[in-house]
Parts: sequence; C-alpha cells; structure tokens
Amino acid sequence: MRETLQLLVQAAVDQLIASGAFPADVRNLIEISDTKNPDHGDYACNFALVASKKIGQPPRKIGEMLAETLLADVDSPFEAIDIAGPGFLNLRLKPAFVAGFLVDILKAGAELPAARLSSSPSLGKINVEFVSVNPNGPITVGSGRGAAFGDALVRVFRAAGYDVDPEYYINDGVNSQQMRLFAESVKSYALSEPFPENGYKGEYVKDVATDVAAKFPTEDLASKEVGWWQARSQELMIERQRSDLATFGVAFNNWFSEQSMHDSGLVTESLEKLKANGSADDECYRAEVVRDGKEEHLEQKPEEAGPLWLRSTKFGDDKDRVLLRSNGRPAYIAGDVAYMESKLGQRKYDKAFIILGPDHHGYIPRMNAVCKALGYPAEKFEIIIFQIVRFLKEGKPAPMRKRDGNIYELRDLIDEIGANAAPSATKEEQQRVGRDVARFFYLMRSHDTHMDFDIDLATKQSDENPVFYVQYAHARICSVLNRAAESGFVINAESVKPEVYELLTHPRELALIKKTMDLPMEVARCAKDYGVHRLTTYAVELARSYHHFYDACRVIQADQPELTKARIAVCQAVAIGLKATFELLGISAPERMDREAPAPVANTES
RNA sequence: GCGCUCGUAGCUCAGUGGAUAGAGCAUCAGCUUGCGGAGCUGAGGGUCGAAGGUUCGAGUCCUUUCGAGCGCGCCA
Repeated sequence: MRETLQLLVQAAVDQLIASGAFPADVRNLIEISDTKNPDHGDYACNFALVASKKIGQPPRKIGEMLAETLLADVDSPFEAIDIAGPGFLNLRLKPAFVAGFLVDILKAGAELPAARLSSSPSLGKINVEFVSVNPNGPITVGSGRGAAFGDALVRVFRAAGYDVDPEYYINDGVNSQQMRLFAESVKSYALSEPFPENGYKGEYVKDVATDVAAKFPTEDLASKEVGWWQARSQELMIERQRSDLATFGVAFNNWFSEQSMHDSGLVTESLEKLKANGSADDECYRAEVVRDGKEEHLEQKPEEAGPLWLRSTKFGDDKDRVLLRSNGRPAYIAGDVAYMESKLGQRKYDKAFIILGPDHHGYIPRMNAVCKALGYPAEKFEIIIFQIVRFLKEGKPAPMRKRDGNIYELRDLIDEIGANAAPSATKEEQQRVGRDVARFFYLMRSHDTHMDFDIDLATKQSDENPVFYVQYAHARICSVLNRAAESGFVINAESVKPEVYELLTHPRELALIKKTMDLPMEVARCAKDYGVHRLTTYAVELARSYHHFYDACRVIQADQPELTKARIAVCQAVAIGLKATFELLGISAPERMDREAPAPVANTES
C-alpha cells in the first residue's frame, strides 16, 4: 500500500520536475511513513521538508504544489491532503481504496510476504551458516538464540526472493585437540577408566558413552584407539544436535564437514592459491598493526622460521595469522580459508553469511581478510553477530560451561515450557508449545542487543507469553470463519464484488487492513537490515488490531449478508497475514486453543 | 591497553532522522443477555546513562565521557 502511494507521489513529483517547478535531483527523496496520531491522516510524507533546500522554496509552499497535483486526478485515492506542522503532507485515504487491497491479500495468500510491486523472481543464491556447535557438546540455550535468529533470517530471505541454503559447519577436524579430549572423556565413562585431566563432564557425555557401547555390543571397546572413539562420539553428538534442532523447527540443507576439505585436498589447494597471489608466505616475520594514540602503522616483527603466514594485515586485519604451524599441521583458519573457497569459489554463492555469537566478533576482520585474500569482493561475505543471552535461574545467572556438567540444553528448555503450559498434552504437543514459546521469546529482542532470559519466567509464567496472544487471534479468526461457514457464508477473492468492500468504513476495519498490508514492507526491511525481531512486534500489532476490530465490529450478522461477506474477507485476510508471519517466525498457527489449568506449582509461601 | 556490542518506565524490551517516546509483565480501576473473556477500555509510572556537535528537526547520526558485557593463541 505504501508502495502504491509512493509511486503516486513519485508520479506527481516527476510531473512537477517536467514542468520545471522542481529540479531533477529531488526525485529520490520520497518516503511514505506511518502516522502515530490519527489526526495526521493515514500516512505521511515528509518530501516537502527534505526537498526544501534543493527546491529553494519553503516547505509549506512545496507541500501545496504537491498536494494540488496529487488531488488533480478524479480517481485519486486521497480523500484529503493536509499540510501540517513544519510541512508534512498528511495523506487521508478514501476507505474504498484501503478496502480494495483485500482482494490483493486474498489472491496473494501464503505469498503475501513476497507481494511487492518491484519484487523480482530471484535475487541471487546465498548461503547462511549458523549454529555450527562443535561436535563435543549439545545445543545449549545459548546456541538457541543463534538457531532461532538464523532460521528466521533464512525464512525472511526466502520470502524476500533469495535462493537460500542454510548450512551447518561441522568442526570435525581429526587433529582437533578438543575432539580428542572429548573422545577420551567418552571412553573413560564407557570403560570406567581414569578420567582425563580437564575432560568433558556432564550427563550428555555419559549418554554418548552408553550409546557407543550399545551400538557396538560385539566390539572389544577397550582395544579401540582414541581415533575410533572420536569418530563414533562425534557421529552420535551430531545426531543429537540434528534431532534437537529439528524439534526446534530448524532444518539445514547442508551439513558441511571441515574434515572433508582436508581429505579432498581443498585446504592445500586454497593455501596454494594464497601463496600464488602473494597473500601468504613463509618469510620470517609477523606483521601487526600498532596504534600510537590516533596514529597507526604496520610493524614487522622477526619470527622463527617455520609457519606459513596469511598476510591478513594487507586486508584490514590487525595481525597476520598462521595458516600452517611450524610442525606443518594446518591451523584452524586454514579450514576457514578452504571453506570460503568452497562457498564463493566452488559453489559460487552470490553471498555467504555466517551468524556467530558475541564471543566470535574478533573473527570479523580476519574472515573479511580471508575473503579478500582469496580474491573475492568484500560484499560477498558478511558475518552477523548476535549478542549474548544471560540466563537467569532463581534470579541468579545460570552458568553453562561445557565442562562443568551443568549444561542447560535447548531441548530441556523446550520440554520444560511445554510440560508447564500444557501438562496433560501429548509429548509432541508439548514440544510444539515449548518450541513456539522459546522461539518467540528469543526473537522478541533484537539480535543486536543483550538480553536476559529468565528461565523461571519462561516456564512458570509461559501462560503470559505474548505468543499466546498472537496465536489466540488466529484461533479466534478460525472460530469465526467456521461459524460463518456453518451459516452458509463461503468467501473467496472472486466471489465478492468490489462494491461490497465499500461497506468497510469502520476505522478499526481500515486500520486492520492497512496493518495486514504492511507485511511485505516489514519483510523487505528485515531482509535488508536483518532485524527479524520486528516480525514479533508486527505479529503482536496485527493481533491487537484484529482484537480491536473484533471488539467493535460484529462479523456475522444474518440481516446484513453483504457486510458479513465483506468482514469475512477481512478475517480471511488477517488469517493469511498472521499465518504467514508465524511461518516466518517458525511458530505454529493453531486453529483452536483450549485453555488448560496450569501445572501445579509447589506452594512455597508460608 | 586495543577492539566489538549494549545503556529507553519498577522489570524485560520495542522504536524508518520527524509531530505528544511505546508494548508486555507488575500495580490500580472498569467492560459481557450475541461470532472464543487467552479478549477489550482506562489510570499511574520517563532527565531515552552524561556532555558537546551535525540540522528545519536527534532516543536514532558524529565526537568525548561514565557504566555493563564480550573478544584480543602456532586453541578450535
């Protein structure tokens, strides 16, 4: 709807440019924005303010010229255009123009998020890597934020017209010391051997040990080397991660193995490429950016001979990085180099994203350097950092280090919420509820802000979670539509004559239609700045707008069949909008919700 | 020390450079002979950490500063 208005204003401005009234360089300054105050009309345009200087006229004068041009057409959708305040154009729309968008919504259906005038078939092929937990631990509630965010972003990118591959990077390098220690820990549990120093503790390690023993009952486990244990432990751990993520509603197209690049020779090839283009060498120095006050300069420090250096300082990093250690073993970043080559070179993605937690923000300069060193444009690679989640249990920060045995897993969170919100439901139903609440909770906050996750609040008081508010709106619509169908009202985009929509004149009806039509714009914005959390706000606003409408406008009225049809169309449109939004957030759209007594809580009051 | 991120109501958080800064929770007061009351209506609650700057206009952009979190390996 804004896009339509924008084009109308654009046409008017172009007309004034053609007539010589405005200079040509003002034609890109048009923006259509919301009005917070209903006195300010349906939408506002600040063109007169921003163009004032270039046109050399006072804003109100420009506003008058523009308003006159816009209102000249008898078919104009504007009921009135006021010039207010310092020079805002307050656009007041004819109700029939607003109501007419219902047809577009009903025709678009599930494609509503992608329904933009300027959308093209495909904007490119992109890769989004996220979660990528090392295969020595489970998916924690901390990783849950990255999972919820990354998955929602993937869904938004798809709706925005990209061809997206979500990908999980498996850190399965056989030379990893961490993985070796993990395998030794599993082995010691399985065989009741002495526990390795700084080994991995926790129930999940015992689970893996038990599973290995159960899976290979006839093997002589005691005689197996650590490498054997590492392969099996890792496989079981990845399977557990995959299963937990599936429960959370997250599915990856690719599970990409680090080791596969060592095996295939891609790592070696990629390093050769860097050496050939001068980005890597084994000279005996290390470069580092040194800051002296505000000045900075590159300093070369002598080093022992041996390692192969990535001269990442040439590409904006603050230090050179070791690719091959003095002993010839590849450093971790060698895998990253090959992985970049795999994505941008071999697989030819137009862009590769990596979504990382805040503890990895130091990787940004070096990974950008890797991208450039391999000869790819900087725009083809981007790291998105989400901020830390602090988990509170009983009012205190809940530690969840991977070696203290006290891990709060994502699956635990899902189960706890579900068990509390729907105590007598089936396991599957509980997991659906737990997933919906947890995802919504994670996504309510901007990925770029620190957040507190009060575990007790999310479980014990999950009844108050706004996710139920938005889902209830959907269930309520379904109930009304069912009732309408029983009364013989069956509506689709073709069956209602346009004149019927002119019956929709109530402010809450029109506000509801406008809000539903905002979805494509919201999706476009999210795809641009990755702020997918706005979709939760949007869902709440759309649900609220529906509840307002429901409160003021009775839908089914036997004595007013035409109005009833029109309002059913409104309900259907909102159902489409809500369901599409839920789909983007990865939560379900229940058609009915039955209240259930909350789980009994131990009474600790005296 | 250097770098990244954040600071908005009692709490958790929204907020396209725009008009009188919003929501949920919590607190208080109301609403139903009709489509689902998991709803609706209203009230109280704010020096947008602080100080400068940019401009018609700053919670939003820039600089400085205070506070909080995180990161700075020939680990992965």
